[in-house]
Amino acid sequence: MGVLLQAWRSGSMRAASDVLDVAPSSISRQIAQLEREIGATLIEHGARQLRLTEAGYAVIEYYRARQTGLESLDAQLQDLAAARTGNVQLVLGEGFLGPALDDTLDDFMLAYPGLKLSVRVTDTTRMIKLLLDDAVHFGVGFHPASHPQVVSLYRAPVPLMAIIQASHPMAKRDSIELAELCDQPLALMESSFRIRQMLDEAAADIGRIIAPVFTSNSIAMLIRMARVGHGMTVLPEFSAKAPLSQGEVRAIPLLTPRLQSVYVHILARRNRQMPHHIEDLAVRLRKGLLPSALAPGIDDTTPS
Amino acid sequence: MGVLLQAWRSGSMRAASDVLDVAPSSISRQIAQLEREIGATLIEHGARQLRLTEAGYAVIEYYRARQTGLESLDAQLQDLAAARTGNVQLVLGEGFLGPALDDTLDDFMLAYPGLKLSVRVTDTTRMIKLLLDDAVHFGVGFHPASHPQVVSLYRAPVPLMAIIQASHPMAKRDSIELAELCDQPLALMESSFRIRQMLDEAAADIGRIIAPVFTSNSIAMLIRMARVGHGMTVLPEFSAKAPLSQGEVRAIPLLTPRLQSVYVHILARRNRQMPHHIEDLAVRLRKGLLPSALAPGIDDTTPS
DNA sequence: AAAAGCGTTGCGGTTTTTGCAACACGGCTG
DNA sequence: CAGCCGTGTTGCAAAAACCGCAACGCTTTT
Repeated sequence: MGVLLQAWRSGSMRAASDVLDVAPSSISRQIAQLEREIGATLIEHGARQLRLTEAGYAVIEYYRARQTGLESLDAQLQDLAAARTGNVQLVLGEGFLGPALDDTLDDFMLAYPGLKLSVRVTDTTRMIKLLLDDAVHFGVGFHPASHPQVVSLYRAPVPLMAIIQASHPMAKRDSIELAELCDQPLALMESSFRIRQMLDEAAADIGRIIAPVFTSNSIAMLIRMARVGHGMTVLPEFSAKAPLSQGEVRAIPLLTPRLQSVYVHILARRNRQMPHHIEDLAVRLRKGLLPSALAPGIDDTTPS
Repeated sequence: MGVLLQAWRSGSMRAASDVLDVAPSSISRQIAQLEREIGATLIEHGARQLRLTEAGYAVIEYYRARQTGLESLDAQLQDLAAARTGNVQLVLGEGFLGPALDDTLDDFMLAYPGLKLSVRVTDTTRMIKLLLDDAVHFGVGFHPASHPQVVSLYRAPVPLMAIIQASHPMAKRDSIELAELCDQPLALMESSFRIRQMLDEAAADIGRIIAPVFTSNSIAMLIRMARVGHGMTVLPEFSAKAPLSQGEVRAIPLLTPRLQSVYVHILARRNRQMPHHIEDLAVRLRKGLLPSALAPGIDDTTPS
């Protein structure tokens, strides 16, 4: 088709052969084959200057539209390669919402303008499902339930803390035992949250059960309960950063070793290779959210 | 690109190979080459079900648009083949305007709906130029000035008549000599018209000159002059059909042999092959306008 | 009447494409 | 954890498509 257009522009096949730097016979053949495929004559034979039939005009019109479409595709691909467009989908636990995340995402979106970012907040169970369905590029969550197809890109220890009202009798303590915790009124998340699951397991270890007086899937709600003294809650320190800095609540380490070696992971589907910009976002999140992260590496999350 | 789309639809390269009936290796190679040409990975390697990258989606989106465009082209070409669309351009001398032409064109346009028809009315000189420039498919005119590149598809003898007011003293005559004509007041067309040229030549043959009292490029105007008696004019009989049938004027044969053997031609550029529907129009015009036409054949118009 | 330009066609050599088979890798099942 | 099934990939040889060269027929031009 390109040769047809060039032949028409040049006025003759031979002139086109000069421009395209191919033999005239090749041009003649290509046009002849095109005519055979289409089943209609494209050029008016026997005219001193090459003339196109109506069908010929229709063909080159189609071809030119095709070319502009291709140029548009090229531009789109170039944008894609430069990550000036595209989609990044990530999912995280609510505990990670806060200034650190905001700053990281702000910087990222500034570095990659035109890139569409989608952030979803759910509990750990749903996070695994989203990762398995490839509905999301990666997720940030607590020590997730193991799954053979989900791997951890990075991990950082984030000890769980008891979050207590500042005026609470135990607020000045240096540490709290899990057993003591079970005796206190608690405000905890639902059991689809991995933190809650770990608390339940640890309590079962010492023959106790967790019976919170308040349950919610909103971390902000839990912190509020702790702040006004309706019950203590359990969270990583950074999840309650704002009220902590205002002195309204205090964070007391939980002595139980099992709850001290809790890790936060950046999770992805196994063997899924990311575009550069998405990997870059993972690195930024590690630096911003997990400053104490271990050296990057694929740590399988199938211990338990 | 087609294989990429099919692979995506089928979910795997092998399934696509089944559908397309080619070896899986071919599909793998084609996609790999496409990736090499584009410079970006199109499919996410290492996923149980074949997944496309953003670039991959962009490519198949382009391809599908390309396909719909091609379908539209095919439909257009099919219309063209059936002559349901297209252009027909013809040129004719003004003498041919009339009911016969109208009926012919009406039938033709009814037979080929959607076909665009362009009719141009000029004198013989311009008609030749239009034919040479390929600006028109064919023309209908009087015995044209010869040109090596213009040939006659059909021809029909149309004796020239003197058109005279019914009340004129000579109106009852059976014939008129050219010499008599020169003595009468005449209303004739400009000398760019072939009829006028032939009259001038015939007059020169007998040592006379034509000196019309009225000159115009409008045949209707000439007839009107004859009807009201300002002068007689010279035309083929059918050019004055309407006023003749109303009895306002009469047509008297001109005895001069040279003017009795005048032919009307359907003219086209030499070696120009027409689409079927255009040739059909030529045939229809022959039947409608030249009922006494000679058998079709390429008569060269280079006698003199 | 000759010369120049055009498109077309036969033929060889080269490049590209294809299918078959074997291979390497990941995912599922017992 | 091993084994099996399915996947995509790679060598290699055969087939097809393509290209350039040269010659031919045809039309237009001088």
